[in-house]
Amino acid sequence: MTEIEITDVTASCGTSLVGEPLSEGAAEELAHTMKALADPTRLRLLSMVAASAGGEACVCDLTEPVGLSQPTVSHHLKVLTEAGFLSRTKRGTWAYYALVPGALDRVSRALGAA
Amino acid sequence: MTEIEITDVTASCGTSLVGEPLSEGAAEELAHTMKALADPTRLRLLSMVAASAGGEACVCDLTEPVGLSQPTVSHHLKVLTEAGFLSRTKRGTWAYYALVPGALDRVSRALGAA
DNA sequence: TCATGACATCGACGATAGTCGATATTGACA
DNA sequence: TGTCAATATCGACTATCGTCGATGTCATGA
Repeated sequence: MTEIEITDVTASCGTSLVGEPLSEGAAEELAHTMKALADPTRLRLLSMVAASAGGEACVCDLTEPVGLSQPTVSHHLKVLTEAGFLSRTKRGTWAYYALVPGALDRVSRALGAA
Repeated sequence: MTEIEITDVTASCGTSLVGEPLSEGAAEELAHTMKALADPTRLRLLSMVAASAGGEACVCDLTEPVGLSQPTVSHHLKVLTEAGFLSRTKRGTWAYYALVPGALDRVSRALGAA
């Protein structure tokens, strides 16, 4: 296991791009968070989870629509989870992913939105 | 010159992550925009430009603070400019970069912020 | 207990991105 | 015209990322 560092999106709470110059550390954290969103597949997965009935979806529901292999989808969901955008709940054999409330809003605010 | 494609941030206006599932094209565009922000150096450059007197800064002002070579800084500024976050104005030998008003806000809204 | 199905992890590969030094370009000025 | 300074572009190298097939893990159910 290689150092799971959950640079949670909550870490970038309070920092704002347009206020004063970002410190090296704050920039690193925010960039790490943004990197999780800087992939078309992950953006689609995120929106598909958000649009799912009950606000959650399992891997098997997402694999076919995005047209990628199961390991790849599982990898992307892990990235989104470690970045603090998704939560994972295991019920039986299935793993259900759901949006973490407020996670995207925190990024919005970090970008300097009013 | 290799295909300058200015996937301007204005392109992702109107699309929202949390509404309905993102189309493949919309996800690609938004990811391209986010990718420009998913680098610590570029985030620092963006915030430094925003915090500069007069709202603009030249390359020579930014090179030393970020601790990277001039070509590298120039490269990052180009990425930010092509993504629609910065504007470039050349006066004499100097190139002044400034924030494009509303560019960051559009990304905020695309993320689903109210 | 064994087989099956859902998901995670591993190892590898090609593609892309960040960085640099060297060089080209352009404007200012003597 | 020639030199100098600020910036952009080029080519190369390294690191990281997205993707896959193969395999491991674990819960279900016959």
